[in-house]
Amino acid sequence: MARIVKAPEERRAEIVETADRLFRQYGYAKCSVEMIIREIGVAKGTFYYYFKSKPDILQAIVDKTLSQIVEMAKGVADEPSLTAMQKMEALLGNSHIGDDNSLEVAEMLHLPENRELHELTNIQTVLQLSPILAQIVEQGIGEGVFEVERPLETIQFLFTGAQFLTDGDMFGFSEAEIRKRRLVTQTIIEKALGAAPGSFDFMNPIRAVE
Amino acid sequence: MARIVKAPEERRAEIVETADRLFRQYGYAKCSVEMIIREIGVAKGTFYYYFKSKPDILQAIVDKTLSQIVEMAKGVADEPSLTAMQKMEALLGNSHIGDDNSLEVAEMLHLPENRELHELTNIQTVLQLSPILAQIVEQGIGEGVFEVERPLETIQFLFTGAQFLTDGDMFGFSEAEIRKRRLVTQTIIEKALGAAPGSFDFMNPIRAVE
DNA sequence: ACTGACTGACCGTCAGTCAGTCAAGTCAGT
DNA sequence: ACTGACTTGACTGACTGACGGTCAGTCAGT
Repeated sequence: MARIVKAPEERRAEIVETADRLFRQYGYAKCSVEMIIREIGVAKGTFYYYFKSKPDILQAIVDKTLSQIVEMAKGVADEPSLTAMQKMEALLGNSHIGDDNSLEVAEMLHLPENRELHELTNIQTVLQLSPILAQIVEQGIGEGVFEVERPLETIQFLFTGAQFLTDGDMFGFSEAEIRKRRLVTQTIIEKALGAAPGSFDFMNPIRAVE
Repeated sequence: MARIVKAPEERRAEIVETADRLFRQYGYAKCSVEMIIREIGVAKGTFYYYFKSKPDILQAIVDKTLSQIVEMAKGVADEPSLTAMQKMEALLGNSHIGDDNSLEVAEMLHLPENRELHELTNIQTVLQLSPILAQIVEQGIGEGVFEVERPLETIQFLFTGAQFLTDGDMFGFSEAEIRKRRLVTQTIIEKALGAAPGSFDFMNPIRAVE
């Protein structure tokens, strides 16, 4: 095949992006290295020139995705003009439907066939995002809207628990089920953070009657 | 090789037990069907006579392990002489260190190489155990020790969140870390269920000073 | 004679290897 | 400045070993 040489960073990025797309589409296990290189049009060796194994590129994808999310969250957390509650809404609200990938990422990550991607990202998300959220909670304590003793660990617990929302998708639960779960999640968050009931209403845009 | 015929249930159980042991020891992915059958001394075909695929036997192991746990929990939940709090202590307390496998299972399940077993069991545990716990919560509401609106979904959330305790093991967190996490877990459970502070003290046998 | 538990050679696929190719850059000699 | 030998490192693709899975056939018990 015609030999096309590219700048290493460009080639690496090309492989990561293609693998990312195919892993999400077909699932990690069902997507062979062969598929990835055929899609790009490079040889097997090129893949292993840049990545030492298949799990290795999975880790690279997770790192990349996560650093984007973390950066976004840091931007919000460090914004001095916002109150703690406003920051919570910005990060947890369903408002940001428009911004291309933050929602899509969450959705695709939870396709049933993506268990490897799913759990790896979940654990890392909890560990890396929690300190940022905890910082906002500290701010909220100062503002008198929250009351918790151990913000970091509390956030970690809540983050982990919130997975039961998304895990539900994997079993194809009904709309009503999901809505109930979202309401309960809101209630527990409010109780755990010592926030006023209803202060996290932005998580449940249209309150259902029952 | 010498042909040894056994009763189907016996052979099936033999394969499940061996696979269970080897999966826990080496991890699901790193343990080949070849290893399992060599250990037992049967042919490849025997394995596929009883199980239609490798994931299939994984499911069988999860089902077996889970049904043991569920049965135990049901036994406690249906005991008419116990209060709701006593049942909670029986199921969540660290008292049952002696009973051979409930703790060991939990420990081995959380080895890093056992992700497949880990997540499959986690999800199934949450789904199957939650109704039983929820029933106890209902009883507790009647006894005036709990106050929650949606016991089932609340328990599901708490169960999922409690994984952050065990997931911590995978990263080798320190004793102090684990203890902090356990305290926070207790606090959130009490708040979420509307139980009196300290009523779940059995989760943290020796209260640390700080 | 018949059933069904059991065998093991065989297949396709996949992750990973490696000896070698090729393009582009470097630089000494003219 | 130009040329051509030399070096570097991106890239190739045939190959290997191991794996999950199949199936035509064998044998023990009834």
